[in-house]
Amino acid sequence: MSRNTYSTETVPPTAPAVVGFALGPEFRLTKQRREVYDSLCEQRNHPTATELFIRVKERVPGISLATVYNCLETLTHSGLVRQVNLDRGPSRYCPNLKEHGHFHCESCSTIYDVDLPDCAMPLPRGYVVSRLDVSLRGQCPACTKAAKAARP
Amino acid sequence: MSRNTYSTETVPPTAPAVVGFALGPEFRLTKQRREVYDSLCEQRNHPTATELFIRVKERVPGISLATVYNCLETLTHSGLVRQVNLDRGPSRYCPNLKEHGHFHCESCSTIYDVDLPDCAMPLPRGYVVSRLDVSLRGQCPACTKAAKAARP
DNA sequence: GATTTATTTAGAATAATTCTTGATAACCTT
DNA sequence: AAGGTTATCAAGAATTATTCTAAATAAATC
Repeated sequence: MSRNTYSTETVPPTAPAVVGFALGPEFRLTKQRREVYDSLCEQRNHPTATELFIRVKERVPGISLATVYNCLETLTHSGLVRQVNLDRGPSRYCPNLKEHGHFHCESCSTIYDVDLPDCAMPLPRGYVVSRLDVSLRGQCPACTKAAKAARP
Repeated sequence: MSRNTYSTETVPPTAPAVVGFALGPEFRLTKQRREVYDSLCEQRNHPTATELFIRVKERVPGISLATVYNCLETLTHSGLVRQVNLDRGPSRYCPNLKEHGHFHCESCSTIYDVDLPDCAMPLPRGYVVSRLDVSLRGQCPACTKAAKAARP
């Protein structure tokens, strides 16, 4: 994996050491929230709520899917987690707090975090931007290579 | 409205004069498809399928919502229309074929077409991009101004 | 004009997410 | 540490956007 993408393994660390502080005084750091957050940080492959639910259940057997949704909403609101929406698919979640975009491979469905160019949007005066979402679709290097090999 | 946004009125013309050709040989130019497309071009405010449905029904009273969905899918596949997905909201549709992004005002919910910067994504070698989606959220000039006026 | 094939319609089905309600757990006060 | 307050959780129902299904219709082809 080269310069500008972060693989599942190498995503830069994102979480403040003590999540309790980052959650803010308005939110409580519960076991469920911590486990959802921890599982999300372990996986790093942009799981859906349901995928996370399955994973978290191993540690917190009684947890419900609705709770996973709630936790993710809380984490998103407190800024620890980013919700990633690609087309009409189910929301995916990403603990990488660095500003970045997403590349979605149409062949293998992997989602890669990618750097953004450091140029600004050419917006006319008066627009105040609170969030930027950049997503790309296409073929990742591995799939491009595989496709080439398949048909000479 | 200034340089880099297209208002509801001033969106640059996008449709080939004869939609029939553009639809391609694999698709038939039916009354429903034409009316859906025409209504979409008239509105220009990124309507949802349901919003379009209501509008098209005035001209084609018997049309069904499923048909509007079908038509939009066909139009999207043939490249005449772009499906715009912002967060988890219902899909919206856009006949502006020029490459552009979308600015979504959190106050008035208007969606503006915006220019993209002409710098390239800093992708590592091997990524093949077939589509780019850029969306911004924030406050549009009108709402920013109104907010300022409201509280001194 | 008959035949084939795509499209439309209406309604059922699906999938992701949100809502509701009562139970539980965390926090705060004393 | 007990009691009170408020946030959170769990389970299942409800909602919303969208897709699917099957029969009817319309377009294109022969």
